[in-house]
This record gives sequence, structure tokens and C-alpha cells, in this order.
Amino acid sequence: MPRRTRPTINQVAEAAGVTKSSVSRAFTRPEMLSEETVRKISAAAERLGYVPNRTARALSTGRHGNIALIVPDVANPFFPPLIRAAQSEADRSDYCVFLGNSDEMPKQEDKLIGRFGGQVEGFLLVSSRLTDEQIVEHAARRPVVLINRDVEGIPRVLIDSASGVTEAVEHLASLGHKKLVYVGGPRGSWSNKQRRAAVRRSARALGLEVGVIANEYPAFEAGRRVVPNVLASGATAVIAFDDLTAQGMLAELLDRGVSVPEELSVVGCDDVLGATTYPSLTTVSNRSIEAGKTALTLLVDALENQAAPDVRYVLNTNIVVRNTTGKART
Amino acid sequence: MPRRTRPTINQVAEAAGVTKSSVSRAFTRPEMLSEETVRKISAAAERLGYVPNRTARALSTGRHGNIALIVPDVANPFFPPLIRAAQSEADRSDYCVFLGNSDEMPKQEDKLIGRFGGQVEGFLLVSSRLTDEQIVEHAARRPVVLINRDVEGIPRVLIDSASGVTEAVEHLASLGHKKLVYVGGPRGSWSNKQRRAAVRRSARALGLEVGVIANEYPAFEAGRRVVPNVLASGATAVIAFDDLTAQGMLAELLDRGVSVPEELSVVGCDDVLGATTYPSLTTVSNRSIEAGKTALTLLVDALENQAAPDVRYVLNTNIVVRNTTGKART
DNA sequence: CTGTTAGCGCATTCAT
DNA sequence: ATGAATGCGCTAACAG
Repeated sequence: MPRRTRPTINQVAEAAGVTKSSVSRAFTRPEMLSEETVRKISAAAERLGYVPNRTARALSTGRHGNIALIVPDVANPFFPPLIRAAQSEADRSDYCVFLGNSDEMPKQEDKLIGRFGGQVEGFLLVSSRLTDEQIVEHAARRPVVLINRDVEGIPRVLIDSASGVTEAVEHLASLGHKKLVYVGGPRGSWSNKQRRAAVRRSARALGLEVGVIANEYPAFEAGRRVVPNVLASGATAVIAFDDLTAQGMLAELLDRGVSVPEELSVVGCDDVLGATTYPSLTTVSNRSIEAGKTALTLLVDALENQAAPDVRYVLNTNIVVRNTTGKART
Repeated sequence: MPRRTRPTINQVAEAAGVTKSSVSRAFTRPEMLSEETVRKISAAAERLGYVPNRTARALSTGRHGNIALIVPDVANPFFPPLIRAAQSEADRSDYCVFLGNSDEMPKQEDKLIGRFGGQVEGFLLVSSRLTDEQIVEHAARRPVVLINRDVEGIPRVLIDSASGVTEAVEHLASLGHKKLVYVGGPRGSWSNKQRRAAVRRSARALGLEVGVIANEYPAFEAGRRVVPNVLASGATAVIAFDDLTAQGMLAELLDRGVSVPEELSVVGCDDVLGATTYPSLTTVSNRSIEAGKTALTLLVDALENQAAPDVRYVLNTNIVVRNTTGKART
């Protein structure tokens, strides 16, 4: 039965017949020691099962090798692949990552940042619901990298869904649609603003009529609830803030006997469902994995080089045509 | 522009005209101080924006208020809801949670545990791929709670998919199926063993013939790849380790022109896809949210009370009949 | 190359 | 009720 308290640097030192300085060096800057000594120490450490105490190390160096990743909703399928990508990138650089879930609430997000504050070197804020001012303030304290949030002066990775949304509108126009609606997402969402603007802009350019329907929480059930409004709008095509919302709409439309795409064309956004809906959903591609990986690399860079470059990394998207879009009903 | 280094206990002490001992007490055991002093200190702390340094506190007390949550694959839809539930439960008790992704690899899982080791008070291991011995060893060092892993002596929450799987087999039998196959999951997975055993046991009890097809990584593509073997087996129904695998099979079957459920009945497991596949998938319910919440409560209990009760918390499941199961072809 | 010394920021005896 | 002193485990000058 192993003891509950882990061996310390001192025990290793004693076991190896050196002082703790040497043990410390063996783990941080082995090139300063003779190979012989390093070997001795490694052997002793191995034998005792010694692992450096990160907390103690952090107190001494001010660096704990931790970063915090905060997302609005872990369970929203848009985020897990991004989280996973960020994780494995962090792993490569030996960082541990705290995960925070803001539940789409600015207050909760702020609270989490405070709680993590003391023990992380930097933050990766995904689709942050904070205000620009709050973000700037936090960024003044320690490095922050943003995903899908465009704040001047703060390194950010933006998935430009506008490009894909524009393609979607063009696609619908080419199918003969004259009137469409956009079903929105969270108020504080940068992606939502961007998508809504892209729909409006491209629709106007093509001479289409466009309405907007508000919808705060992006989820299956919310998609169902919004259907009556969509139907009442008289539009022949709808673009939803995300796939989840679109999926909910699809289910509700099926229940109401409204056939897709014959009576109504539906376009999602983020391509998180793949071809798994029925009919398979026409949507806008997402590049969340690249975004997660890139953002984390940016953050690590900022941490290692002390400098946070003012990068604005944009990832374009495309429309993915599947089977929920078709010719406009006449 | 706020300074980048946070104020320390000493600065607060000086500002308040007391020693750091008093400041420390003001934050941990204010009842030991006069109200007057506490007020003075609080005011000074407030003014300076002082927040206790968790790292320093941890080094001194051995308690950092962090826990680690390790899952095989964040991007597997089974886990996010569980993670979310565990998160919010941790939040209620003011714990920060590290998230680790083992990529289904025991070695990676072990590495993560080591890396977190120094800075967490306990672990929540979900669907751990480690050996019993490894788990016991880690549990000897600090509190561990398991989800979907049944190791004697270690607090664990088990989602009993056997009950649901058994119902599934009975369901298939009642539809006239005589021969079925089980498409497996990860080798180290407790759930996989449990499901496979349940299929065999109940099939035998009902006089059905049953084959097993191995399949290491539970994912959409793996589901597609396994289809030829399933078809070759001559079975009229298949039960898959999880919904993802089943979904991949559905896609491949569609591509091959094999109609479901007319020619082949398909049952998934975990109900992570809801009714979103086509045809909508018959599956076994999951209770991952309750599992996450319960496990985290158990862990916090173990941390606060020093004692890890040997609980074995079992959550039963049921079959959810949708549209991928039908009468056996004749 | 390696040992000695002094903290990092805080909690916690032990005094007073 | 409060102050002084010690140590948590480790890194980082500073010597030699």
C-alpha cells in the first residue's frame, strides 16, 4: 500500500546522495548537470515514484502550466470537437486545462474567470458572452485568446460563417426563393450578429426579402418552438443560427406534416450533425477543430514569449448542400 | 491599467495596519478576530483588489480545491452532458475542474493522472481504460470516484446498460428474430463487457443464436467498416455497442441498399442521438447526467469527510423503441 | 558542475 | 484577540 503523501524533492535528494538543488536541476535544466548525476537522480526519483509538485513549483516560479478554457455550453455539439483539439494541443506543450461552462451567462463566465484566476496563466474564451470592456480588462491581467469574438487588440480566431451564409443565400436564390427568414441565436453571440448581417446583406444584394426571428438559446427544443413564427412569416426558406435549432425545426415540421424541402427549405449552420438528420441537413461548414488548435497555439505562444501579438485569424466557411433545400414552392 | 501582479497578503496587512496572520485569519476564520479588525482588513483588501492566492494556500494546506475529470473522448456525444452535469455540481461546491482526454488510451490516461496529480484533490474517472490494479493504486494516493467501472472498494456509479440491453434482446425475440450479432466496443471498456454479457445471457435464455463482432474504437466510421461482417454473419438483427457505431452502420447499410428494419434490425446504445437518425434509432436509454452529478457529489463527500465510502451506485436503463427494429425477415 | 541560501504567499502552531 | 516564527515543496541567484 503506497503512502498517501507523495515523495518530495528532499527525499529524492537524500536517496541520490545530492542536494535538492541538483534534483531540481535534473528536472528543469539537466544540461547543467553531469550525465552521471542526472542518471543517479533519475534512478532515485523513479524508484521512489517522485513527480515534481506543480503547486510548489508554481509558487516559486509564478508559472503553473495551467490554462482555462471557458465555453458557453459543453453539451452543445459545436464545442466538444473544439475542446478536444485545444486539449491535445495543450497536451503537447504540457499544459493542464481547466474547463469552465458559463451556461451562456455572462455573470457565470465572470465568476469562473475569477475562480480560475489565481491558478492559470492564460484564458481561452470561446464564444464569450462578456462585454468587450470585461474582456479587455481580463486581458490586461493575463493573456487571453478569443474564439469567435472580435475584440481589437486581443488575439482572436474567428470562424467566418459569413462566407458560408452568403453562399447559402445565393444557393437559395438560385433555387427560386424570394422570401426567407433568419432564426437567430444568443444575444451576446458574435457569430449570431455576423450570420444575421450576412443574411441581410447578401439577401439585399440579390433582391430577396428577409425577416428575422429572435431565439435566445440555441437548442433542439427552441427550434421546435420557433416553427409557428416561421410558418406565419410566409417565407419559403429559413436559415437557422445553428444545426441544433434547425434540427428542432425539422422535427417540429415533420410533426406538423410540413414537408421539407418541398414546402420549406431549411439551412443550418456549423455542420455538427453531419448527414445524420432526415432529410440530411444543408448547412454551413464549421472549422472548430482548427479554431481550437490555432487558438491554443496562440495562447501558448503568448505565454512563452510574454508577448501577445495582435493577430486576427480568420477561417472561412462554405455551404454544404444536402437534402433540406430545394426549389421554392410556387 | 491594472498591474499584472496581484496584491499579496502582506500588502493588505500593511494597508490595514495589522500583521499577515490577521489577514489570513480574516479570510479563513474571521470568528477568531474582533469585528473591528475584520472590517478594517476587508476594507483594505477590497481597496487593493486582494484575492487569496490559491496556489500558496494549497502549498500550505494541501488542499487546492481542484478535481480532475478524465474521459476517453470529449467529442464522443455520450460524455458532454455528463461533463456538464459534473461541472455544475463542482461549481456548487466551489471546485475547479480539470478536464482530461485519454483518447481511449490507457497510457495517456495514466500520463494525465500523473500530470494532474500534484494539483488536484481527487479524480473522477469516467469509463476508465486503466487496469483494476492501476485504479486501485491511484485510489490509494487520493480519492477516486469511478463512472462505469466496477472496482471493488472504490466508490463507483454504474449505468447498468445490461437491463436495457436485456430488454432489447427480448424486444427482438418478440419480433421473431432468431439470430443476432453484437458489435463490440473498446477492449478495456466495462460497459462493453457488460453489454456483451447481457446480450449473450438473455439470448441464451430465449434460445436465440448470437455472434460477436469486435470493433475497437466506437465511432461513426468504425460502424461503417463493420457492416460487411455483420451482413456476412447472416443475422437478422444487430445490437451495437453504442449509438455512434449504430449510426455509422445505418449510413453504410443505406449506401449498400440494405433496408432497415425490413432486412436488418439495428439497435444502438446510450441514446445520444435522440430521434435524429433516419430511420430513428431504437436504442437503450442512458442516464449519464445523473451519473455525472452523483459521482461528483460522491467525490466531494469523500474530500470533505476524509472517508471514501464503498458505494456502488447503480442506474438502470430501458429500451427506447423507435424505427430501426421490426419483424425478422423470413 | 554542485552546494548554500533565500524566498514564493499563505496557514498554523506557539507565544503573548 | 493578535503577533512572531516556522514550513509547505520547489526554483533561483549566489557562491565555490
